[in-house]
Amino acid sequence: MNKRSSLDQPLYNTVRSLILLKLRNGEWKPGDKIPTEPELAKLFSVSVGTVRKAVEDLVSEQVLIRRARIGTTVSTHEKYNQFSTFFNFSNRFDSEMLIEPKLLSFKKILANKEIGKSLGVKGGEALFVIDNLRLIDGKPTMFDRIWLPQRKFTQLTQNEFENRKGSIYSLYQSQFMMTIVRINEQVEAIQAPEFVRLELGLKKTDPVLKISRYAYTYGDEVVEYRNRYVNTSISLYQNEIGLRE
Amino acid sequence: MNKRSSLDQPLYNTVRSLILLKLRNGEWKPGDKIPTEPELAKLFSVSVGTVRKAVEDLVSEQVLIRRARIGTTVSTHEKYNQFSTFFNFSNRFDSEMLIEPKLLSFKKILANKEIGKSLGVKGGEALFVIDNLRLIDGKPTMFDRIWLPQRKFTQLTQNEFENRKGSIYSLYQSQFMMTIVRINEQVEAIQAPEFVRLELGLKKTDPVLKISRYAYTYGDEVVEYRNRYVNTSISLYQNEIGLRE
DNA sequence: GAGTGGTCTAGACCACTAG
DNA sequence: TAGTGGTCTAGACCACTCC
Repeated sequence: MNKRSSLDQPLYNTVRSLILLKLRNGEWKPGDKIPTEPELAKLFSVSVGTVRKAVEDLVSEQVLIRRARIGTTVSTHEKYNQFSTFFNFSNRFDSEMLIEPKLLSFKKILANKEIGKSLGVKGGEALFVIDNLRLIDGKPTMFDRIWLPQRKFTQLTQNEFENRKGSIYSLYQSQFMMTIVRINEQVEAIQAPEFVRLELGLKKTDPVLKISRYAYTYGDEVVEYRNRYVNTSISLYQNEIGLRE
Repeated sequence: MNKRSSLDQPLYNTVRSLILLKLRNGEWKPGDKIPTEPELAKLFSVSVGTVRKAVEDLVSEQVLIRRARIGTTVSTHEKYNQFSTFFNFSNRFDSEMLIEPKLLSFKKILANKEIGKSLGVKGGEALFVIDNLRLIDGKPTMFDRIWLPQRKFTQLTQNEFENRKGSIYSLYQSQFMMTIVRINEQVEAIQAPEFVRLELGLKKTDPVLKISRYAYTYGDEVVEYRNRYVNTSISLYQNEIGLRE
């Protein structure tokens, strides 16, 4: 392939899409080593430079991991990898935090109109609702209420959720082939609702951070919706934008 | 330059630093067109490909703007450019917002220990403290208290601040050669302090979002510290992380 | 028509890992 | 020692802008 016709998208975007397709299909699975760059170039009939551009983009999007002299692998949600990017909290002393999860409840419900809209499912469809508490350095700090479409997580059990190894997104990935690749959050300050107050040990007028998060897998498909309530006198939400020199 | 000695940093990082140096020195100013890629290649004695890599990095960091067939220019904080990246608020309907600033007070003070530490200056050094309100769609929504080291903003007057064209960062840039290239924020939920309550029209127990922001220029130098208080029943803080397909 | 950044190719050497 | 991604070069054509 020596040229491209005008009005086409760049060739490396096509290559990028082809790689994403293989990931979506499960042809290359999380943790797998994908073919080397010369192999990919041959496979897609483009030059190595073009493959490299496509892979670079996917690396910067944290879908792939490139390691010199070892190879390129598909990202997983296992501990210690870059998917902790999705957890941007720190304590007030910039020190390490001990985080312990505690499952509060695990139920099946039918979607009402509002939640259905958030998850892109019809009202009346079956959902899981999971209440999950996190203790930071021993103190109950973060309350998560998570909604999942049952259709995408068939056979998920309370036991499986509670006794997962690693993060929640790691569970989605290893058991349901659902890799979370993007999140979108809206942050606001509210007075803690009662069900949160009780768990976090707060008074009626105490403010909490409320984070409404949509989590997406490949193809911009919403997989999870969650409301997170945080006692920010213990743990702060961090954000950084711009140049790092 | 055909090879690089081992243990060196990559050549394109060197080129990137050389470009940043010219920006820091003011040799290329915000809004300027910088030399073309072949010219840069000649200037730094590297190949065009290496220059392109360095420029690509600076573009993704929003320091430079590349436009095909026109040239590469230095970012400015003017309206409508990408530095609105630093303003991640939306209203609750995802519609356009009308934002009007209103200066509340403009004072000179001496740094106490705490603020001094935040700004990297000694206690007792002269600072500006500026209280600035923002009305969104006519409603007072956002209260900013801004600290600036007077040393870096000599001759800044209330009149100049109040009658600036464009954003505050645009003022820093055009009048003081201070380009903000990175911000770091800590977000928490608190009960509005009285001076905020009065301006935002809130009750004593109403929660607000508090955002503590450090703003940096080239060389990782803190230029501004501000505390922002937001009534999130009007305007939400947005954040997005990960893959965009 | 000259010049620009956008895209793409082809091929080189490097440092290091794995076997 | 073979193979990998990391880096770097040289040069090509493209679509479009500006003069």
